[in-house]
Amino acid sequence: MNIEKSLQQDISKAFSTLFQAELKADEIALQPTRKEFEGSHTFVCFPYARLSKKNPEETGKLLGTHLVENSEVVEDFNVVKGFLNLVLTDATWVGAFKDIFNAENFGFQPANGKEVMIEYSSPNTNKPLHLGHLRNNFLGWSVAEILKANGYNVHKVQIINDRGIHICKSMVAWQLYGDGETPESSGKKGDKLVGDYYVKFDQEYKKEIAELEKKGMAKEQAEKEAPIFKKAQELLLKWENKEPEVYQLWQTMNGWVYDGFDVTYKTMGVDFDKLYYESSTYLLGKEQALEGVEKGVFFQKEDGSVWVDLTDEGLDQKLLLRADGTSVYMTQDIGTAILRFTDFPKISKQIYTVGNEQEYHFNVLFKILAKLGYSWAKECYHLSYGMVDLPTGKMKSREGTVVDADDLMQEMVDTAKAHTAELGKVDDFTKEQAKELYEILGLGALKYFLLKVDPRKRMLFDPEESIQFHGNTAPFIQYTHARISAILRKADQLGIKPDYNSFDNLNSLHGSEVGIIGTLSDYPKKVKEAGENYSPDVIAQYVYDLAKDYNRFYQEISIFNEEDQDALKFRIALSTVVAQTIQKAMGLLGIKVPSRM
RNA sequence: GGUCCGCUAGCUCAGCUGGAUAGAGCAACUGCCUUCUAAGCAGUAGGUCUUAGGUUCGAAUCCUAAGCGGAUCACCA
Repeated sequence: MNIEKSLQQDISKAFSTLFQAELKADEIALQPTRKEFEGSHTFVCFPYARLSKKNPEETGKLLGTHLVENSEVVEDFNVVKGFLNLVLTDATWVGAFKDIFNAENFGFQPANGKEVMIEYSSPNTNKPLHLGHLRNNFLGWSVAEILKANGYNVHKVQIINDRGIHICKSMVAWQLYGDGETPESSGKKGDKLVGDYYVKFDQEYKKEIAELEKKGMAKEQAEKEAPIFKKAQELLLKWENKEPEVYQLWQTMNGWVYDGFDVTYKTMGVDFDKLYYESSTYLLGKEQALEGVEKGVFFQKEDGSVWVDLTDEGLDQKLLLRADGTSVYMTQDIGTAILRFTDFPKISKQIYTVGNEQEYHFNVLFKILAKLGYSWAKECYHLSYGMVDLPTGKMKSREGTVVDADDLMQEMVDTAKAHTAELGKVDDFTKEQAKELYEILGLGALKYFLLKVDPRKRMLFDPEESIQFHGNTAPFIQYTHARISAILRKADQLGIKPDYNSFDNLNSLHGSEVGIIGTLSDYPKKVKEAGENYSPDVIAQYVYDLAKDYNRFYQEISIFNEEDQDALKFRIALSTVVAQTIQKAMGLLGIKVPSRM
C-alpha cells in the first residue's frame, strides 16, 4: 500500500467523521515537510478551512489528533501556522520499503501497448559532430529510455541530411583542392576530412566574394555570383539528375562521413533502430509538393517555384520547391514524416529532438502536414532544446570556436584517468578494467553535465566545471554506487542475504533511513514525470538526491557493527535497493555505474 | 518591427499544477579519515527570486506592463 494513498484515505475519512464534510481522497494534496519541522508529510489546512468550518490552526489540531488515534500510519503530528505536519510510524516506513524491496521492476511501468517514434541526432554529412550534437543525442537517447520505462514501445530514428547544398560545398572543395585525398591516404577520420573541405569551401567562397566586391559588385549579388558557389549549385542540380560521376563522388564522401560517425556514436553509447536518409525521402516530399499544387493547397509562382501560403495561420508564405525544381529542407521533412507514418502505422506520437532555433520550421511543417490532410499531424511534437553556450560565447563553426565531440569525449576520459590515478584506489585493476572505468567516469560526467539541465533552457558549458568530480556530478553518484557495492560484496562474503521477511521484528529506524525510504518511494512518480515532460533532468536531479541521502546514512550509521540482526539485514536490503535504483536511474540517462572506483 | 523563450546566491542550476524562514553544487571559510571507499559527511557565510502593478488568506510560482538577454521571421539546413 502506497503511503500517500493511505494518508489521503485516512484524511478523507477524518473529514467525514470530524466535519461531516466530503473530501475525496484523490483531491487531497500532500507535500513534503520542510526539514526544519518534524514529520514527513504536510497537509496544508488553509484550502480546507471552508470545508471544516474551523480556522486552519484548529482544523489541523483536530485532524492531527484524530489521525493519531484512528490512522494506522500516523504516529504523531504538529501544527505550525496552519500546516499539519505528520510523523509516520516506523512500521509504515518498513512496510513501504518491503513493497519496494519485493517489487519486480521498481519504478518502471508495464507495457502500455502504445508506440512512439523519437528522432534525434540527424546530422548533416558535411562536418563532424560537435558539443551541440552531444546534447541532442544524449537527450534523445535518454528520452527514448525514459519512455520505454513508462511502458511505450519506442522507435529510435534519425534523418541523415545526406544531400543538399552543404555536402555539395564539401564536394566542390574536394574536387578543386583535394588532390585525391582519402581517409586512408591521410589517416584522417572520414567526417573530419569532409569537414575540412567544408571549411576550405567557405574560405575560398569568402575570398571570391571579397574580390567581386572589390570590383564594385554589391555584397548580396557577389554571394550569388561567386564562381565556387555556382559550382556547388551546379553539383546539386547534377546530383538531382543523378549524373553518375557526381553521384559516385557523393556516395564516396558520405561513406567516409558515416565511417567517422559510427566511431563517434559508438563512443557516445547512442544507437538507432532505423535510419532515414534525406536522399531517399526528398522525392516523396517533391511528389507531395506537386500533388499539393493539384489539390490547391499549395500554389506555383510564375517562375515555377512551389509555395505554401500560411498567412491565414499567422505565418508567412514558405517555399517548397525552387524554380529549378530542386527541393529544400522543408520538402524532405514532409516526405520523411509521411514515410515514417507509413512504415509505422501504429505510432501514436512522433517526437523531433531538434534545437529551438528550428521552432518556426516545425511549426510550419506540422501546419503543412495538416493542410495536406494527414490526421496524425497533430501527433507530431518538436522537442525543442536550448543552445549550448561556451564561456567565450556562442559556438560558431566558421570561426573555429566549435567544441568537437570526439575531442571532448576523449578529454573527459583522460581527465578521469588522471584523477583516478591520483587517488590510487584501483591500482590493482588490469589495463582493460582501468580503461573501461575511465570511460564510464569520463562519459558519465559529460552526459550528466549535459542532461541535468532542463532541456528547454539554453545552457552554459564550462569545460572547467564539466570535468568536476565533486558535488552534483555523475562521478559523485557513481562513487556512491561503488561504495554500496563494496558493502554488498562484504555482506555476500559474510553470508548475509536479506529476504522479504528478514526484518519483520525491526522496531526502530534512524532518520536517515526514513529519508532514504521516502526518496525511494518517489521514484515511480519521477519516472512518470520525466516521461510526461520529456525531461531527463528530473531523473538526474532525483538520482543525485538519492545518492546524497545514502551518503548521509553511510556516514551516520555503521552497518556491520550492528548487533540487531533485523536492523543489519534491513540495512543491507536498503543498500541493495538504493544501488539498483541508482543503476537503473543512471541507465535512463545512458550512464553506467562501476562497482569499484 | 511581429512571434516565441529566458531572467532565482559571486558562478552554474533546482524549485514554477500558488503554501511555512526560497534550495543544491562550485568558489570561500570551519570541523571530521586506527571504523563499511574522504570522488565522502557536518557546519558557517552568501538572496529586495530583474522592475512595477494586479489576483489571493498566501505569489519566485498565476495575470498585465516595462527592462535586459537570446532565438526566429531565407530559394541555409
